[in-house]
Amino acid sequence: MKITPRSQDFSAWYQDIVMHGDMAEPAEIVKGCMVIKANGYAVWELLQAELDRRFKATGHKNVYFPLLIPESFLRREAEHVEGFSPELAVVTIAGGKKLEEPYVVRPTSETIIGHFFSRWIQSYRDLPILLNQWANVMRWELRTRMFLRTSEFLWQEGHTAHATQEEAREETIRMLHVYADVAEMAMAMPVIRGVKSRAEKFAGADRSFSIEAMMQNGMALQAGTSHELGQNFGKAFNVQFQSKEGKLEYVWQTSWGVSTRLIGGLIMTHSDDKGLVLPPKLAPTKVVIVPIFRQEAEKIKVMEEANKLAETLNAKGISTHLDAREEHSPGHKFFHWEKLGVPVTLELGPRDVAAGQAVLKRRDLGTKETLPLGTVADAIPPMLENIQTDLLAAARKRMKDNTIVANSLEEVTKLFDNETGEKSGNKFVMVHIKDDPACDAKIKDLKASVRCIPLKDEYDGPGKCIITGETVPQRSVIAKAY
RNA sequence: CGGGGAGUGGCUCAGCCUGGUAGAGCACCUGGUUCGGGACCAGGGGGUCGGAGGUUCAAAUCCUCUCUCCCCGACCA
Repeated sequence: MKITPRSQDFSAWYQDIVMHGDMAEPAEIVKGCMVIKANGYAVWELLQAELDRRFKATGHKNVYFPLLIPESFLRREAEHVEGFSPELAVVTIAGGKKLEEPYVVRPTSETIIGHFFSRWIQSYRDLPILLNQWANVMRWELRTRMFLRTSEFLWQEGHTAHATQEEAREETIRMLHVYADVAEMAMAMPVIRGVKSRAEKFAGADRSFSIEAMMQNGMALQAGTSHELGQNFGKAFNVQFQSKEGKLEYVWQTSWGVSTRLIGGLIMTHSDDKGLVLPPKLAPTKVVIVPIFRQEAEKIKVMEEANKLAETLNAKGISTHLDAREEHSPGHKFFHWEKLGVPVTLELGPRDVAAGQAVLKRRDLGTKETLPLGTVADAIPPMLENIQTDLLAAARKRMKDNTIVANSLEEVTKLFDNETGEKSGNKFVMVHIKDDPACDAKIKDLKASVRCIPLKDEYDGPGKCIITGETVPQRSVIAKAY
């Protein structure tokens, strides 16, 4: 199966990489929902492990809440229900009978968790509560896209309750940084950390933060969000506690989540026209050994060395697969593993065994290196390290090269002109713009959006809003987004 | 919901304009030769052509209706 070149049609390229081919590829889609296949799910599991480790390290506990939420719960928070009702899937019949009160399939769990928080929290001594849930959620979107927006998706949602606003704010930012760390260190996907504009924030939050990544076509991907919920859900669900001073107060809450969308981001950040490219830290198989032989005598020698290598590498904790299939030629195997994004391929043939060497090939650069057999096991870990850091560096460079500054609406309009659309270079555009839904709307007219106001201003500080002319403290990122 | 496109073997698609016994490549099964970048030869299995109705001696092909999926927008993570 040939993969459409990125330069020709980015959507088709992405889809080819995600869904076509054999059983081992990431996923396919049916009725807006996804079947995540073995290779894709293995990546998700590694990603989960990276995240989960950090959640535990920051004191969070994993829990599980019900899939079905009484519809009335959603209505308790006005802004929340308004934000989510268009995309709810509702259960009205169960056990063959029409239900007194319908259930919604959770689009997110703030409400049901709010309900339980109110039962669990009485005293300041019960706080903070730091929970995380790994679950599936459902949002009936009008248009779905593999991994990026499916009706059902897998995610992780953190929910915390605190005694003070300050503490809740710290938590929100802490988790944003955890996401950024996973994105950059594990996924090798650089992100911009920032505050969402009021127009773009989560329905029911006081403030939302996000990490924004840039895909290879220059479009933005919101890769994770962390919300400062204030006392909105506390009030809606009557989550009160008695403070040290004996006063009854509402809790301050946060929620934060990342989803299988990250896998879409991973694919669109690194992959090339030959297929998937996985950063070593998220590659289920880090090394594939492709043995080459003709006669039985060669086979015995080659396989002996190949097995030894595989054992040594696996013993070192480097997940290595020896592709011993005899029904396929070596060439076929090279293409196969290249398509699946395995970081390092190790070729081992009679010539190599005779010379006491092996050929290592990097998936990202395509470079080959011949090494003495005895040094291979030691050479691979640094090679994987290099691939990881090179991927991040390349992605960083791409983001930098495609981020520009603009100072007027005319300039911005030109930049997001349809003519130059998805296929030929979208950019992150840094502009001064007031955090006002009316200003956001002007950008929306250009089929772009305000992605975030970066936490770190790497530009020129205050300036005049390109819409209203009022002075705003710093530039925001605007871009076309998935 | 608006605009485009497509439904034919497991996958990708040709055939339709101009009606006449359903095809190719890949995948699969058997045997043999191969194997340093997608091997080859020979044989074989598998499809009521999305559905319904109509025209016709005859429909994958023409007509009407209908369903579904994909892409581009609006909504959104």
